[in-house]
Amino acid sequence: MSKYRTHKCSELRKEDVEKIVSLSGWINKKRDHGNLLFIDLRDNYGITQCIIDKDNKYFLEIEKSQLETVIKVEGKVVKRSDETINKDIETGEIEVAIDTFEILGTCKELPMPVFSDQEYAEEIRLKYRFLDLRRKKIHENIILRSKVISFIRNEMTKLGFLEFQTPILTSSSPEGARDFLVPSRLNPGKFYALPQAPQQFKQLIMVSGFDKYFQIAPCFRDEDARADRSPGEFYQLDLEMSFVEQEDVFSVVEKLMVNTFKNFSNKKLLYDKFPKISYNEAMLKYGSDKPDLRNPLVINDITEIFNREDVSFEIFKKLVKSGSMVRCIVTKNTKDKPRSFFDNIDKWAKGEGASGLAYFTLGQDKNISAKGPIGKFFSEEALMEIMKITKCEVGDSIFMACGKQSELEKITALARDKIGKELDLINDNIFAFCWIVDYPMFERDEISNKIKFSHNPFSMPQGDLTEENFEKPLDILAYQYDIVCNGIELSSGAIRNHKPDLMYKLFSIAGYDKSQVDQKFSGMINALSYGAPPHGGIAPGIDRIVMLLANEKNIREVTMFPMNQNAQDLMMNAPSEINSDQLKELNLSIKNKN
RNA sequence: GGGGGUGUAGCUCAGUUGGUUAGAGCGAUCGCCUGUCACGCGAUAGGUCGAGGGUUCGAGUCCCUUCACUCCCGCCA
Repeated sequence: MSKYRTHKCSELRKEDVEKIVSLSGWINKKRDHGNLLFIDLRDNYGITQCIIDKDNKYFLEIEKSQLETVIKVEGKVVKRSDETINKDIETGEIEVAIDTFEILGTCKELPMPVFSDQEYAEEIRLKYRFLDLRRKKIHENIILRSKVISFIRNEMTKLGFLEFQTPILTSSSPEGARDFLVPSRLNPGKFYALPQAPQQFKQLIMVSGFDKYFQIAPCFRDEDARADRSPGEFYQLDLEMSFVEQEDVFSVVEKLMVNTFKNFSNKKLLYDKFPKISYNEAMLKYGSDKPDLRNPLVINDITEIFNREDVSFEIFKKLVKSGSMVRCIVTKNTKDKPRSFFDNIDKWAKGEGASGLAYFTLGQDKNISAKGPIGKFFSEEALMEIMKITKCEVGDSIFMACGKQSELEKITALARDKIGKELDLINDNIFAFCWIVDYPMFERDEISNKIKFSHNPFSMPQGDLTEENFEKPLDILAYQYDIVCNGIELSSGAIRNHKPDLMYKLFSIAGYDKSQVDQKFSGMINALSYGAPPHGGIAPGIDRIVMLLANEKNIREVTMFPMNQNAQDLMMNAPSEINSDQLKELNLSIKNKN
């Protein structure tokens, strides 16, 4: 028998009445009636009410114990009278009448309460994370995370994937995010990089003939944080398969996602078979390559309307002549919305840096007409044409934005989200997954005007790649795909390019010559020259999956020991200065700031 | 790097138009209370109003600078 307990704090029931038991845990809450004291004793599993009165020799000691003191109690399980049963806790039909008591761990005055649903400043939560983690909601989130990871690991194993570890100290890669660097003592002046993802290693695993690999892989990127993006480190379900096409990867991941989300959430899946949306279509219809498909609103291009003679909305017409486009969002049956609704959206858009959102509502007396400040600029025929393009009807409203493609995509995507929320169109009780496919292989850097890889340089380009195609690199699509859920990008993946010649060709388009490729990707390119299987994979973000399942908006709520926005660990004081001996050993010197 | 929000007791917050000694709840300490489950009641302690500067007879409140936390943009193949 355990020295500390016969039962956990969630276990005792009325069937256990009369048993002599011992429990250990934290004092969650005390209710002191002077001569009678109730103690809610909490452990990882639950809460049990314990009771002691003044006749017990331990009464005074227990009465003056702080909340969160760790204690062991021994006593008899007692049935509660009907009117004192607490239905809110599992053990609410009984209580433990304390006989003996022992303090296992004392507790100073708390910097923050543990028993409370109140929100606290992030700073104090992170500094005292060990206290924060005792609190119900986040404690459960972290347990959920553990269960999700076990489940995924089990599913992957069942599907025949093998789990391997890959190096944490590796080499810096020229593409992608900023690296975290680690100085090498044995190689003065040289640095390891922490992996941004095990990208090259997982491909090497395929070249090594292991066929199906996965790993719950730590990834390190030195980029600024967001609510859904931890600074520094995060985890991916990294997976790779040999002798597969895009569809083979999709079917594995779809199965895994459907099983995981059905197992850990009561929310419905909007699609069991995830729709595939091309990158270009997503950018037009949703203004984004991570659309929230719970939102029924779509964006339409109505640029051509502003070339018509019978449209006299001169501001837009002028901009369209000089190369701008017009895109719009239709809201169904909003004719009775107050003027303030429309003006607020317009005002909001201006706050987002756009020139605003023009709008009108379609009305009909004898003829169809547009109501609103700019309605008079559109003829009935022009309105009919808009109705045809956008499939809108009388009673609907249309919000329009005008601008260059990229700024237009940005503002319409934000507007789609904003209007969807304003009109309460987003059902929070569903998960809407989709695949975004057919990403372009290359894009033009807006600042340098150079051609660069738009995503992963190791992706396989689509189609028959003749010389002619290489002359129009921006038209080349890749077997590159993302999986998106409720507007959150869960991962991206690709069928890889396993042909060295083609790889050199693609890198040359992005401005790397053969020797640069040989040098930067020596491990990879060399390996691909010794019989590489066609292969592909993907890497869904574990943190974001758990975030969706836990219904949290911030990734720190599903991360046990997160860093703050400035990539500092307030509990461990990382990063910290190091002493001169350490620097000397590493052949480093610190240049003084300013 | 840029923009927004927040910063008052250990914690969560209030604090009016610039005006007396800066308040409440929780927590802490002390006292009372034998059926609570956010137990109740009474008392006490606890404040560099994030920091620095300025305006003013007078600043928690107005202005400037700065710091911290956070959200967003850039960034994140």
